[in-house]
Amino acid sequence: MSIIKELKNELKELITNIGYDIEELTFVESSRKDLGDYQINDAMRLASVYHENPRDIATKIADILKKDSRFTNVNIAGPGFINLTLSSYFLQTSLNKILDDFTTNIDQVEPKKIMMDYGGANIAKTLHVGHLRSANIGEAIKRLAKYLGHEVISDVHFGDIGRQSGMVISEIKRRYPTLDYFNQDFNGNYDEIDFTITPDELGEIYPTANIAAKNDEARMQEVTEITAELEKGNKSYTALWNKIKEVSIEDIKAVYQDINTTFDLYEGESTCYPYIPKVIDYLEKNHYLKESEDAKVIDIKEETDNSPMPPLVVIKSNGATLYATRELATMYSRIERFNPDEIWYFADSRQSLYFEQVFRAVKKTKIASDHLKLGFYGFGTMNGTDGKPFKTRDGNVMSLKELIQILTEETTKRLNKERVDQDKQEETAKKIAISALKYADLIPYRETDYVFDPQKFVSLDGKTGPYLLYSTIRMKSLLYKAERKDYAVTKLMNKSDRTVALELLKFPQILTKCLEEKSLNELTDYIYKLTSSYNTFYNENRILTEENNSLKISWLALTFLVYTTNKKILEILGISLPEKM
RNA sequence: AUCCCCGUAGCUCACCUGGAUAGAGCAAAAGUUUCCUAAACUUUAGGUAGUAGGUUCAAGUCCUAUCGGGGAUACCA
Repeated sequence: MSIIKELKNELKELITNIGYDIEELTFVESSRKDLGDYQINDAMRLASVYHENPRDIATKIADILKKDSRFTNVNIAGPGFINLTLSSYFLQTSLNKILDDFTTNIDQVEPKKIMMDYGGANIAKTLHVGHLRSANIGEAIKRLAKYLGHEVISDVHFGDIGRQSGMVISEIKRRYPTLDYFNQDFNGNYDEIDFTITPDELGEIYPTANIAAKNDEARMQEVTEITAELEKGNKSYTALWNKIKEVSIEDIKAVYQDINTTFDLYEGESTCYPYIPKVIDYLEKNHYLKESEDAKVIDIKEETDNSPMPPLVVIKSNGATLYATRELATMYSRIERFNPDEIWYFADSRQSLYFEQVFRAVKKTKIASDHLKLGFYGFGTMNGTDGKPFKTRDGNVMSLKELIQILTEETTKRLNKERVDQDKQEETAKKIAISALKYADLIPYRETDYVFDPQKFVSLDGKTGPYLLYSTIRMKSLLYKAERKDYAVTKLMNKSDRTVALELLKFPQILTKCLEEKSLNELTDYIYKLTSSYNTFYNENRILTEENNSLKISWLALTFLVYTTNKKILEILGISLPEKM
């Protein structure tokens, strides 16, 4: 258990022992740094419960704390805030404990088996900036959950079926009408047809087809027909679609890899197809499906609803399945194959009603047992500086590849060409660019809509990924130059070095909070604070030439701890650390 | 029309379960390099938290109303 959590528990017990029953102690960083490191805010609340003067209660608590050698300067302020300062001895002992075993600065969770669904890439569509949030947040939460002790299975859940397949095939038919896929008389093996397409062309095909179909009813009709044929298992279309999938998946995977996002499963919506008849049969037999307006639906209204809750359409009036059908079947298959304790979905907030419907439906129909915990974690929309969804000049959403390219050009310009080996320069510039991209994306709270301004990245100064990489690399370089490993905290100046020490102890609470919230904003904020507190300290002191040995090994220890913590955080955030920059 | 989210410094965002004097970065102004990587550091300036009520010892945070912006609302995904 982490040092602060342990301390909090002990304080709670101390307060209970003097007769105040307390549910959860408020032991937090003091908002008045002039009065103490931490504050206890419970005297005011206890006062109303026990009908006593809050200052009297605060005095009683403070009197005990004053006898505790772990604290100095225990004081009461305002209506009954108790401020306390950690003693130098306690602070040093705590840091040495972490030096000895880094896991003493982590609070493990009760392990659960969790399936995570994030990414949201669609086959044959270019990965664009709108996909960043799902990938970045999902990936980081996955890494965090694993780090704190959960077992996690992640699935990209490709959008690999549906209208876009019809769109793309119809467009290919126009561009390459002589292909055997479209030859009625062809009787060879469809899988052996010689046809390849570049990811770039593929990326441009869907938007073209989309516009064409929107403006032409006959074309849209064709798209619908092809989609239906494909779903029924039409051999030529299936073979062509598989080919497209292959090209597209390879391309998508490469971009995901660039932003350090990987999945345990690269399944798609179509993976659940074998389960669809089973699920529909199950729903029919147990009378969960209702005919409504020619479609078959699951009614999911509840008495307590104060707003309209539309039923979930499972089978369309034309007999076809749709997204929701595949969602139910996917859930069914996931439960059958992996039996998770929880399933977490990460997608745009606009899908929240839809997921509410799906969750209700699977619970009502017992596809999911009552024990299975389902979570939808929505995130805000990424907008351009005009407040509308991010676009490039020609009206298309900017692709991730393009964005990474632009950023890499900027970081290349600023690269220290003398320090970084020639053969590492390209790779390093790209890593720095991606750190800027990922870090900036993870700063806002998950649910906040945010404005994505490419101009913001051009400077690469201040609270950015490159700042963190630069600072962390500098720490590493310093440790290397020190040429010793006998780190131990035996003496601090109690100036900027103390601020760094206090920051280090906050790490475990931040991790716990981020996992609960499924948002990384506090972690991005924390690594910045920790790093900038270290940089202040670094600028005030000359560590390597410090003559007092106790001070020197203490400062090196501090450097090592910040470096280790930063490395861990960057790893969680999915940001890779270059050797030099 | 109903429901959900947002409104905080010029811009982009924070503020933990209600807690003391609302914080960062960018942009603006000034300064720091014979010395461990200056993508750094220090300092200044910038605020009636959309508006109006209410609850509370205490409200940016909770409740109500209202204005403004965005989103969702059965056969798209």
